[in-house]
Amino acid sequence: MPSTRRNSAPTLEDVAEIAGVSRALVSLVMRDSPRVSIESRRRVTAAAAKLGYRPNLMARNLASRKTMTIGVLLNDLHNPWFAEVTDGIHAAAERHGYQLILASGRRSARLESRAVDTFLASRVDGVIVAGCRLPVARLESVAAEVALVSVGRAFNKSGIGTVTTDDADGARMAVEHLHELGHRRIAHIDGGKGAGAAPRRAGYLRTMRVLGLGDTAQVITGDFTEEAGAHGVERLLRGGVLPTAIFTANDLSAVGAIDVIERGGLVVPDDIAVVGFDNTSLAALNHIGLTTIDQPRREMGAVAATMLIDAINDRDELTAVLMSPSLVVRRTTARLLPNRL
Amino acid sequence: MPSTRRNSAPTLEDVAEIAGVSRALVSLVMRDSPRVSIESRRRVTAAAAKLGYRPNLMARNLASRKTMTIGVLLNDLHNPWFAEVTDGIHAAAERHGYQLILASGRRSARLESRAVDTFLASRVDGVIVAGCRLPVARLESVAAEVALVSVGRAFNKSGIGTVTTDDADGARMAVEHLHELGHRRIAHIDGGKGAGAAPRRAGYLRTMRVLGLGDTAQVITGDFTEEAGAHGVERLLRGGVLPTAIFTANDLSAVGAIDVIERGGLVVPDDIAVVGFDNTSLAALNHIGLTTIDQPRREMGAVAATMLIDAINDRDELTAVLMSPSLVVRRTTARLLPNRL
DNA sequence: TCGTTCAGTTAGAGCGCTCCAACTCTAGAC
DNA sequence: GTCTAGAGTTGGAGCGCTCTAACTGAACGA
Repeated sequence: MPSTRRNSAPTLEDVAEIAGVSRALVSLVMRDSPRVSIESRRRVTAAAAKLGYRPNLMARNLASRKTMTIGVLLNDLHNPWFAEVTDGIHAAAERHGYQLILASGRRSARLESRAVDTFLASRVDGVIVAGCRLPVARLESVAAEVALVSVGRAFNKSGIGTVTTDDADGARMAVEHLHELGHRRIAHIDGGKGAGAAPRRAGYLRTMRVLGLGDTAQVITGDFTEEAGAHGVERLLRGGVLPTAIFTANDLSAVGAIDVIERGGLVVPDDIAVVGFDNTSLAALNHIGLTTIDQPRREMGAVAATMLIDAINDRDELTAVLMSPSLVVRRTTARLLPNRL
Repeated sequence: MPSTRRNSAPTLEDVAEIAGVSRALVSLVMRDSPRVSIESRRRVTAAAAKLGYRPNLMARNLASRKTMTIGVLLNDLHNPWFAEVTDGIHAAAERHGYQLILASGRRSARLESRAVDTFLASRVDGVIVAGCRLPVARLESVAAEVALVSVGRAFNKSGIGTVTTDDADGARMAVEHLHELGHRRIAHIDGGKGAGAAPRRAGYLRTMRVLGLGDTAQVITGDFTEEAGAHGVERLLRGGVLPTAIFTANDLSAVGAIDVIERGGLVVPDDIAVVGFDNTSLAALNHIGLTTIDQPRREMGAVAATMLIDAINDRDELTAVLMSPSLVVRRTTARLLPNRL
């Protein structure tokens, strides 16, 4: 037999016997109840330490009918955006004594659905889904069983809490920034059907119109990937008159766009300026130095967790929270050179 | 009352009553037992569907004394390396019917310790720690309770499974690659005390010696961050004679190094070639195009999970597995120009 | 006819904990 | 001396499930 692991952990009963008290008392000590005498507490603690006792969470949760845990479903572990949102969730949950169990949907709605099933089967007290791809109907049925908050994707269904960035306003900031730098021909490589893509595109189009640039607005279809950014620029290069600036749906696409621009012998930002979206760690790399729209990701996570916990404890309703984006200027945007007017 | 959620989920008993059978039979149906008649199965399934019944995992695990879940402790969600290892773990675990619960240590040994406590309290069947910072003694005590495999950090303690890349050999590949391109003055910006840093540094030094370059070997202390790469190059630039190539402890440091090299008016790879380590998605970005040493991260995760599951089922012992790295040549290395000999 | 077999089903005893009501003391009030 | 209050402790029921052993009844062979 390869294993030398013990096959049965000590239980409350074992501790009670050694300490010479009842099971109930041990349970009280384990839960830090104030109404236990110093002496009893000492003896129980000593017995527990001696045995290496550790309360069985499943038994505890089963008996107490609550788990004090939140299930967090992350759509894609590979995207730093999720790590940052999770940091915020973690911090808020910890403050309220809640634990987290994470699951990765690995970009697949099917896997996301399975992960949510596991959460429900584990009777988590609440669920947070980040960048989730599940159909609204499914989420509604989940929300019927457990408190649910979505981060990064909005629903105008009641019963589902929502924390998103004002994507349209972020797009406005990007376009206005470029406009102030003198740019007039500003193209947008969008995020297709991805979460948040629609309002970013709409914000771009609206702002272009407001600035009187409606007729030079140009949307290239993308999908939030590096390749999408690259292909988008290739298409622009093949097309007629080049834009002097490009606003992409996210940072990753911006990096792909910059790459193709530079390979085409053009210079960023002098020939073409580029603005991304998200302000992921990628954008902050000095080597890239991307001007982008920041989302308060940590804060979004914290707000989502706090709202969820309040709802779990019936202190508050689940609502829709809209966070404010902000412009982060780095080195991929600059004033339009006079000769390019 | 803000909540409209039902406060008590249906149980086995409810289903049994509606279906007109015993609790035990419902249990058998839920676990897909073959010895249930078609008719009973139909009735139970219908009753369960009608009630929206979902087995309570805690009760199930408590009664069956196993959880079929593996706790996965990730040191840092922000590093894509962990996402890729997790993909491999996920795939293997799924194949064997195991579920995963993830936890993030957020680069802190204290939080890692807490996460492991939660795993143990949840009575997971096994634990995988990736890039873990916990002291050996702690891990040994964990291993005494539950099957444990470490990915990315080696232990020569028995009782702990280990899956690592041959870091020293990877370093050798990096140095030999540069050597073949004509480079002789090759510096190394290391990873300090981080996991894997020591063997990479040793491999670098050894290979330099073997190639007869022992006296030009130069190690700059770093810590696996972008800044470390940047500062390392700054120090080199201030120092005497510049190396023609730099081998960094990981990709992130390489990016920091490249940035400072280029700001100094030098060209990569013509003036200074750069080789990273890990082959994270960062290295693969076209805009960066980093030559690096690949670790088979997905496979490492899969191997770790498979080994763990075999150990859980007493089919096999936990062992130490060493994976082979490989060289990935991109655009940050090139043949040394004649004028730089 | 009477076992025997076997597929299908079931009762009941836990799993390790929490929760509740009830119990035992001791100390203080009268 | 009796009563009350409250601190500290306890037994027992029960959370929702699995598991074991035993049961039922139809089918079969002798």
